[in-house]
Amino acid sequence: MTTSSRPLPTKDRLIRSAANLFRTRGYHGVGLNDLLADANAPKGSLYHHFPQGKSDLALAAATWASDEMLRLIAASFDEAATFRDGATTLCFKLAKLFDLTGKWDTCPIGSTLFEGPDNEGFRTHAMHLYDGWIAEVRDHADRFGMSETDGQRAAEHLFVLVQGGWLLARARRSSDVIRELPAMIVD
Amino acid sequence: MTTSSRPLPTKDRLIRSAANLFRTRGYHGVGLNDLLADANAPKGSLYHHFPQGKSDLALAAATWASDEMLRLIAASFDEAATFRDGATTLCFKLAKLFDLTGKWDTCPIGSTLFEGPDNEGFRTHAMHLYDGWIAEVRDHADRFGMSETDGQRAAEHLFVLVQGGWLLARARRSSDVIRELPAMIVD
DNA sequence: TTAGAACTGGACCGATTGGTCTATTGATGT
DNA sequence: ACATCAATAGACCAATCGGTCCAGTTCTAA
Repeated sequence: MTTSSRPLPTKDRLIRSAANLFRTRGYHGVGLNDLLADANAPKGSLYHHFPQGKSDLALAAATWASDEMLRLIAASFDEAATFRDGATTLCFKLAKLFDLTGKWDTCPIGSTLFEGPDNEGFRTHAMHLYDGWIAEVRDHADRFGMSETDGQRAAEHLFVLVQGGWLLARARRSSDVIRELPAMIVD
Repeated sequence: MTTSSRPLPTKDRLIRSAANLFRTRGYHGVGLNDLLADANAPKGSLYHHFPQGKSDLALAAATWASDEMLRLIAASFDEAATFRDGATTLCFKLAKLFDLTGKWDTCPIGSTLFEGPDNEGFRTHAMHLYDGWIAEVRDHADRFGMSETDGQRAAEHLFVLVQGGWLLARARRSSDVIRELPAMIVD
């Protein structure tokens, strides 16, 4: 088991295990057997809760992981005095998360949906989730009085930095890259 | 066959096919059968040229793809008047490449080595290849008279932007994101 | 208490996986 | 012409893949 305190219902345990495993080994890298063993669930339960099987579960796992990210964004910007403060806090929180997850995991959306089957649904779902992140950041930019286009641009910029920085951190096996990301933000 | 004009020797056809297929479906997403059909080669040839099989071929494919990227970087910066010019040219070349490869392919290093087996060799190889890209850009920065630390920072910054921007472009299915990357560079 | 739905458990399936092995072909130097 | 070795061709293999199916068990509402 990856984390999963026991009293969680089976469906949630499946989602969490899927998100965690896909994040480290990618959609095709995780077999149903590994997944079920990790979630401590039998095969019947999987196909009861997710009739379409693995692909169905992957969508749910990606959505769940995305919601976690939205919460992280909100937590970072809610207490911030300026946009830059919020962005900096987010980067530090992500750096800490990076260290926790073994310095090798990747963005759960990308590993789950981008490497998945040639499914058109996967691709559009990924786009919606990412746009959700950007929209969340943009809303906070609005709150700080930025113009609509400036806010959108700042949000996309932060997204690009975080994704690219995370990848470099993974290659270097060090979260320092992520912590230095705020210095790259244009004012 | 993905591209591959015929007269190419079998070994090179295998490498090209592997790089192309891994780039779109990831290491685990490509079976040997698909791969061999794409390269138009029998199984015996694969294990003759790459005794360790799939993993061996993956390393070779990643290296080949990385060399292509190094050439792209060199072509962009060689004729440039300033560092920013070189970076801008690189982004435009990448945007064109993005459109060519069907707006869905990803960084061949990442898809091949990051999603691969839990092999330590894969990870360090990925790091070396990425550092090669950054070193190449840093050398050009030196050429433009930037200090060593400034050059390193600028190179890493460009790497982060390109990787993050490529991901967003993939989600949006549009190369525009990549073309607008140069505006994010700090002076 | 009991009927019925929700859920679990796991045996089982055909297809495909990465990999092995041997027979054969092609090229090259003598 | 022959010997040698690199390369090709593909039959074959155990293991694993994602998925199906149904007999049990547990939960819930009447």
